[in-house]
Amino acid sequence: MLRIGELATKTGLTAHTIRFYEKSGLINASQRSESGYRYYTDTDVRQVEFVKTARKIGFSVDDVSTLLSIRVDKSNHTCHDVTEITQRKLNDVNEKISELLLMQQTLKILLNSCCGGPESATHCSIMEALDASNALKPRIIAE
Amino acid sequence: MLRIGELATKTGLTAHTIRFYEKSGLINASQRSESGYRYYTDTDVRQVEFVKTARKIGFSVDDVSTLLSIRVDKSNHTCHDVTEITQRKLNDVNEKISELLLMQQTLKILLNSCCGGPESATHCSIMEALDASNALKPRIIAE
DNA sequence: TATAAACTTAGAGTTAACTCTAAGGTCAAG
DNA sequence: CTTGACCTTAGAGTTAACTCTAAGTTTATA
Ligand SMILES: [Zn+2]
Ligand SMILES: [Zn+2]
Ligand SMILES: [Zn+2]
Ligand SMILES: [Zn+2]
Repeated sequence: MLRIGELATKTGLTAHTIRFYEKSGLINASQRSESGYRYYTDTDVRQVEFVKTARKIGFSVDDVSTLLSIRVDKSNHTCHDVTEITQRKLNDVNEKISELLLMQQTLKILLNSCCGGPESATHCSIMEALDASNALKPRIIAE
Repeated sequence: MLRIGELATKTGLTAHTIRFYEKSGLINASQRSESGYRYYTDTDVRQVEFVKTARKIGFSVDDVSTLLSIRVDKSNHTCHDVTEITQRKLNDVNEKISELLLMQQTLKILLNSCCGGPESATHCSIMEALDASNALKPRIIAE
C-alpha cells in the first residue's frame, strides 16, 4: 500500500496530478486511513500507469475515462469500441500534423527568402511577404 | 473609412477579435467618431491584414506584436531580428511535429494490432498495450 | 418618430490539463 | 513533546486566444 507521495514517485506524476485525476474520475485510492490518507494497492498502481500511458500517447483525459470504462468491463465492449476512439485520435493527430506541416513549409520559405544579416530590415523579404498577404500559399518549390 | 463591422467583413475576422487585437496592442483605429465609433483607414486595413497573415502562419499574438514594432521602424531593425523570431517559431513547429509524429506512429501501431471487430474487448491488443506500459516505444517496424 | 442594426465599454466565460495556495491535520523520529 | 516531512480539502490561478454578455448609445431607414 502506497501513500500518494510514494505513488507519485513511482509513476513520475505529482501528487497534485494524481488528485486531479481522481477529481476527473480516472482513479481512486482503494483505501483511506482513518485520518483520510489515500492508500493505493498494486491494482491502483496499474490503473494509474494505464492512465499515464494513455495520456502519453495523446489521449485526452476524457478519452482515457472512456478507455477505463472499457477496461473495467471488457466483456461488454468490443474491439470496435476501442478502435473508434483510437482512430478518432489518429485523425486529430493527422489533422494537426497537416496544419503544422503547412506552417513549417511557410516558415522555411520565409527563412530562405531572407538574408538574416545585420542589415536594415527596410528591404526584408519576410516583412514584405507578411505584408503581401499571399505569404500563406506555400508553393511547391525545389527544396 | 470603415467601421469595425465593415473591417471585420473585409478581413474575415470578427469585430470582437479586432477589439481584442486592439486591447492586445496590435492595432488601433486611426479615427474615432465623436460618439466613439472606430474608423479605419486603408493603412489600418493593411495592418490588420498583416496581423491576420502572421497569425495564420502560426506566429503568436506576442510574436506579431514584435513583428509590428519592427514593421513600423524597419530602419532600426535588421533582417537578423526578423529571422530570429521566424526561426524560433520554426523550431517550435518542428518540435510539435516530432511529438505528433510519435503519437501518430504509436496510434497506427495500435490500430494495426487490433481487429476492430464486433467481438469482446477481453482480448483486445490495444487494451493490452495500454496496460503493458511499453506501448510508448514504437519500434521501427515494416510500415 | 420609431425601430433595428450596428456600435460602445467593462468584464466574465471558454478550453484543457494541470498547477499552486492556504490553512490546517498526521505521523515518524529524536 | 517538538520538529519536519507528508498529508488533507476547497478553491483559485495559469495559458492562449479568443468569445461572449450585459447594458447602454448611435445611426440609418421606413
Ligand atoms: Zn536582408
Ligand atoms: Zn530579411
Ligand atoms: Zn479484436
Ligand atoms: Zn482490439
